Amino acid sequence: MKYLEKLRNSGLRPTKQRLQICEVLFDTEKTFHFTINDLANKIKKQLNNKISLATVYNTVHAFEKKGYLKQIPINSNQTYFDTNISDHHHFYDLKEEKLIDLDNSDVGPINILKKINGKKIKSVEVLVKLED
Amino acid sequence: MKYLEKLRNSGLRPTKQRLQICEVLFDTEKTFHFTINDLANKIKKQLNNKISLATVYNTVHAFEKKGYLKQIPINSNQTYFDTNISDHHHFYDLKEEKLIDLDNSDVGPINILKKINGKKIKSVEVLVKLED
DNA sequence: ACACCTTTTTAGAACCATTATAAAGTAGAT
DNA sequence: ATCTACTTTATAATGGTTCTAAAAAGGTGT
Repeated sequence: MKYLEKLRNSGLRPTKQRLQICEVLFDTEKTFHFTINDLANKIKKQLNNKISLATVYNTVHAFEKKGYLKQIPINSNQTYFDTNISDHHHFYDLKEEKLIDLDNSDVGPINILKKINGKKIKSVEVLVKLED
Repeated sequence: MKYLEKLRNSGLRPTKQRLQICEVLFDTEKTFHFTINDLANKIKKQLNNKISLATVYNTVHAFEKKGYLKQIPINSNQTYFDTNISDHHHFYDLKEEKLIDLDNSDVGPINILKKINGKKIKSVEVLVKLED
């Protein structure tokens, strides 16, 4: 089973439901953005199987904690996740309410000059809002 | 009344409640970050007066739409606003769950190389997550 | 000051994403 | 197969935000 490692590392047993979630999340060329609801619907349609929301929430959060998924910092009523865990950024099209990936190489190097006493930088995320 | 302009521009009449919200938001040297609840509590404590949540929400959103307040893009169960509307960024201390301003001058110039067809850049916001 | 009409405030209900719960089901070890 | 701990599930609870409709306040003309 190709997802065993991700599940094990996240402290999750490989159950049928979790493997199906993995299939939808990770068995694809392209990375994508999603909300919990998006994901639950995708599973239902793509695998013709309903997984309870609680399970989806738990699994997604376990993956997020281990870095197999990333939360996208944006103000919305729903939380957006990204299967693209490489260091990158986002456009947010305000009109269409859609996220677009922005590779690190498409943003000049970012140098944070200010230091905070006793703290390390964990991540630097850029959100570029777009209008017409 | 010193807040007339902000209220007028936001399409709001200068009522007692709205002027009190202005007082707490804008009558201070330092800018600050807040949630709607923070603000309602601050008004209650500072002015010894309770303003209904609905009014606070309406007024804050009207100011935000006109650019007198900024939403801070961050994943949280509550929405964070900033009275600092200058072009700037944020640290987010994950442990303390606290936001810290990061001046534009403390971040090297950011150059977005990728262009999106027919869209203009409205804002570029950087969130720097901090850990111990 | 008064009457009239519009806007605003308010308390509470509604909404909805997320989290908690607890009972039934499943996995893995022995 | 049995036992125990972990999982799934439907459903309830939570909590921030939005909606509602009735009461209050503002603005205007007389």
